Amino acid sequence: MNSQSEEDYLKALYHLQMESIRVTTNSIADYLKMKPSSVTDMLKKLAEKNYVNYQKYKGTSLSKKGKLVALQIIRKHRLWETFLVEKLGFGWGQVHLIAEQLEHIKSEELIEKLDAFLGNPKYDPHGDPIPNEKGRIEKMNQKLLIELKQNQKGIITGVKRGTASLLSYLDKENIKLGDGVKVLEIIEFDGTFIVEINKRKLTFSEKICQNLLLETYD
Amino acid sequence: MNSQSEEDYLKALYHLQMESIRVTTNSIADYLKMKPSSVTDMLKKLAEKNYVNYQKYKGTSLSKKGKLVALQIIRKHRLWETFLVEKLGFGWGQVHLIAEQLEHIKSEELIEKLDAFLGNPKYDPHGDPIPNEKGRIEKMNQKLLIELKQNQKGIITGVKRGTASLLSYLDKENIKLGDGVKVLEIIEFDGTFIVEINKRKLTFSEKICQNLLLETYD
DNA sequence: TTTTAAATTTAGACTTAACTAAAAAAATAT
DNA sequence: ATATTTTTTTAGTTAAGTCTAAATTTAAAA
Repeated sequence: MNSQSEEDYLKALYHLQMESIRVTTNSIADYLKMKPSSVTDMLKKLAEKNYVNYQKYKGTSLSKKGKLVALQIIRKHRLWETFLVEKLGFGWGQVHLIAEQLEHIKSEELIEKLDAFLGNPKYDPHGDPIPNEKGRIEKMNQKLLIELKQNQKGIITGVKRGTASLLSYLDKENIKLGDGVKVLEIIEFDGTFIVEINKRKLTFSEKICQNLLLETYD
Repeated sequence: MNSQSEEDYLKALYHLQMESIRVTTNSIADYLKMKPSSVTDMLKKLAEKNYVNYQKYKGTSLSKKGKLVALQIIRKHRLWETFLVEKLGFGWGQVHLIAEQLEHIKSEELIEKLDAFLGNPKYDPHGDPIPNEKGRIEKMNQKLLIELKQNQKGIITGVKRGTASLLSYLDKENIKLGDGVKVLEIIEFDGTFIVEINKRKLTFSEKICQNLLLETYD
């Protein structure tokens, strides 16, 4: 069983590896708001447990084993975020800190049941993919609505970061994650989109289209 | 902000105070499976924070402030248990350990939204009352179905401890916590109850009636 | 290439919350 | 009332995870 702190480090490593394969001690310290010396200590411990490949002064990378643990925490984080937004009605911006706590709850069964309860979502409210039990991430074809052409279709997966108000607008319009969208027409003059969602015809401003994330199938 | 450990002690104190007002160091140690010396240390710390009235060798009691914190943790515990059983479909016996973790999640808003999502339940799946935000417990009139007479009514609040299979039976019959029950007839010969639930007429064996908890209004 | 600066690690200290062993106080029994 | 047992506290230790300050290694600049 891993401590909360160990899990935080593994998750940080995973996110930082998106940028570059070898992660520096300082970047981890920045990310977690800790001192580099503390990071060194923990990296040694994680190396001992074979979660990371750590070489003095040379940076660190996740091992296969460590990556799996990281992905399982990310899975939990994103499922809980989905729960908070979809079921409890939280706004986008409010959920991160709470999910940061919930992701450390230990129970495989809990997370599988939560997953089922949420309808096995593939993306969280930010449009980030949710890894499966085995840590596999289905890579998606994610686009902004504005990138679509007439007659193309997509499924709403989220909104761009920092646009909580768009989420509440969608909520007010009774539009949910997972709803299908079809572009009926694009008004050249002002970039407005006429779309169909749930058999309703709606008009979206250019600004909305720039912030609405869709999964597409082209 | 209180640590997980502090919260565990306050909760233990609360439960032990049901038995006797002054709680001994050893009883807390037993309850939490810790050594008495560790308990003494923590009691001093909690006394320092004015959560308990602690006097060397004389036992401990919760202060008003400490009791409020304890009740808020119990509120969280019971709301999460309700969630796990009602929404995720966990069996009665499985939820305690998970709720023990979830009760330490820090977010007032989370718990208020969870409460609303669950329909502001008054009792958890074991029939224990859920304190409100201010720590108030509505004392209930709880009875076993077998104690009711013909034509009396009640609301299902839970089942007796150790009867997980009854819960799954109720589940199968599509009977939920909060459903109303009216005793139509009691068969003298074998103690069977004929009851009405959700406009359906059902027959309950004596054994079921001995384990089904109801809130009554007499 | 040598010097300087930045990044990283080491060494030692602190805090929290546990522990063991021994001392002190309270309760019980003779 | 004294001796014995039980309960509780004190004192000192440990482990995890953080920190600061100093030393070391690597990278960058002159």
